[in-house]
Amino acid sequence: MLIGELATRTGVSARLLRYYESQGLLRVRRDINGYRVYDEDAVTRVRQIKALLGAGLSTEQIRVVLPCASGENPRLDLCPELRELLEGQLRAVDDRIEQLRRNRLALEGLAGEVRV
DNA sequence: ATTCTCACA
DNA sequence: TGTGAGGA
Repeated sequence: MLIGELATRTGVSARLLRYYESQGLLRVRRDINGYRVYDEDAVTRVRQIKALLGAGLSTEQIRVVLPCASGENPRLDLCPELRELLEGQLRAVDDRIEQLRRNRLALEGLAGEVRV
C-alpha cells in the first residue's frame, strides 16, 4: 500500500509517517517512481509506535525496543527488555508527578488563593 | 489524483 | 507537525 492508504488506515498523517521513517521507526521500500510502499504489517508497526509514543517514550527509546515488540492488537507483547524500559518509564512518570505536586504546593504558598 | 523533497510570516 | 512550492 502507498503512504496515503497507510495514513487513512492508521489515522497517522503521511507527514508523520515520513517522520517516523526518518527516525528509524519504520522500514519501507520504494518502487521505481520513488513512492514509498508499505506491507500489511506496517499497520501494526504504526499502532505499536503510537502506543509507545502515547506512553511518553522518545523516538530513540522506541527505536531500540520496537524490534522486540510484537503483537497485532492495540495490545503489545513485551519482551523482557521492553518491560524493563516501560517499568523505568513508569517510575520516572511517578517522580515527575511528585515533583509537580511539590511545585504546585510551593506555588500556592507564593500566590495565595489558587483556583484549579 | 498522489506522492516526493525541502523549507518556514 | 502543518503547509505550500515545484516536480514527476
